Amino acid sequence: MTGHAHPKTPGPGRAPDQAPPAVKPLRRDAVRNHQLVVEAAREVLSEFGTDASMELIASRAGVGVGTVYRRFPNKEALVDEIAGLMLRELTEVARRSLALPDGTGLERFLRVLGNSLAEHRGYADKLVGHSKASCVEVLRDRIAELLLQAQESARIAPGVELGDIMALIWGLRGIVETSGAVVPDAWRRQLDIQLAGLRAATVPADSPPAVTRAQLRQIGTGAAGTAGTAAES
Amino acid sequence: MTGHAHPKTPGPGRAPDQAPPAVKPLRRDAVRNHQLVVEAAREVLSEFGTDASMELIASRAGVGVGTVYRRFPNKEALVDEIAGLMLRELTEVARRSLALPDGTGLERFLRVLGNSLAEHRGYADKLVGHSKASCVEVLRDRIAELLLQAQESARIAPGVELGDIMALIWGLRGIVETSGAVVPDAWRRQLDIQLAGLRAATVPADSPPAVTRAQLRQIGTGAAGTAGTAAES
DNA sequence: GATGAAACGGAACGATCATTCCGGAAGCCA
DNA sequence: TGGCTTCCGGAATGATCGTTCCGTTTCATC
Repeated sequence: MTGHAHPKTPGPGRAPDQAPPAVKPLRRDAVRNHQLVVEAAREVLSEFGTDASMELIASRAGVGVGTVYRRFPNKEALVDEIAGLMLRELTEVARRSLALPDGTGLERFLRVLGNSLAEHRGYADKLVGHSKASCVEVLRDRIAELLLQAQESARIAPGVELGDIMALIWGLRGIVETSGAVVPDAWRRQLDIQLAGLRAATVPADSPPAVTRAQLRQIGTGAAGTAGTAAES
Repeated sequence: MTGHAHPKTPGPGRAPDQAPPAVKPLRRDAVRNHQLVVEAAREVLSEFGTDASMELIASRAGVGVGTVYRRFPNKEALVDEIAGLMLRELTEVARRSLALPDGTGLERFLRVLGNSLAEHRGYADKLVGHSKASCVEVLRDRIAELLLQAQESARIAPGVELGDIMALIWGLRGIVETSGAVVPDAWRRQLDIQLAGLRAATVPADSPPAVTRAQLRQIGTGAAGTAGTAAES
């Protein structure tokens, strides 16, 4: 179903030639358990964060730890898979939002994103720095498009850059992380306020420049580099 | 120096009567080591977060682990002490900011706060939920005063509430946590943008209400309650 | 149904830490 | 300086957790 782990789970129907690797299809129980593990991991990680033990995830799935490790080489890979799920969902949401009229796509996307952050609060920080950097890049590009649309429709002021939207998102995550257990919806009002602000307000002239795309890429690479290199838009 | 651990470190001069508990003053080497431990803990926790081991802190202080445990009952207490230090500094900054003219105190405070969050990124999340709830409360009150001043000087729109400023702060922390290693100053631009937004923008009418004081108290109590009780300003 | 391959479960292993303990060193007071 | 107290260092302890291993079970195929 998710298709990211070691042995691929090929769709039932595929031309009987194709890929040289020719991985055998998983046994029926194996697919079922894989599914169960992914679902359990999603729940557990959402609720307890990435500190939750593998045993907890396994037991929630009604499965032994060994079974989890048969499908995922280690905990990091499992978490990465779950984060990847969220990433794909968000990318899809962004794609659909691009079709919304009047440049409202960005707002719509950010609202869905907020919900998602709140729901998956436990591992939301694993989105940035996901192993598939290209997926993150795609999402970024979509957000950049949404921003452009919003600016063309005058729903966001001209001076605002992609880095600002990303920072807004990081901020939403911070809000959710701090207040999520008590006021799960606190982020909504904050998002409303910020969107209202971004529509009219001009970025103060003496502010530092926005985070560049290069820096965005660097974040999540784990690189703690202090040197910004190239100048970008 | 810090006066929060098990045996108090009384200031050198005190009236030779006073408190019944009559704690003996610490030995000279003990005070020195206490100091070293606190400094080391601050550095290490800032850099590596609260996952840093006690051994690392001890060795950074040039001291054995046992020595750390003589002054602090456990790791939590040590972290709490360090967070308390930051809390007191911020409270002092807020107090002084109250004296600034034209309602600029809040902005000033938030800027200093941002610096502090960035510098102590590793344990900034331990501010909320500090053991001394009253200290947190005091800081909140100061911030509320600063907000009031700012609103009287028309530097912040009327509809903005304390909960909004707190959420802004949680957001700043989120930004710092995500981007801090690569772009330590990313929070500045975001703060500028948000302040500009808060000055003019009105809170959208259909937004959920701001986080209440009761909820603010609840956050950090570790209570994951979903029920909001009383209605407040 | 029989048989070989794949998958399962969960006990066992090893590493990492927080925390404890105690023999020895260092301050304090007379 | 001597004696007593406090403190120090760091090895040892115990718990948690990620990961591995292997005897057993379940599936797919014939």
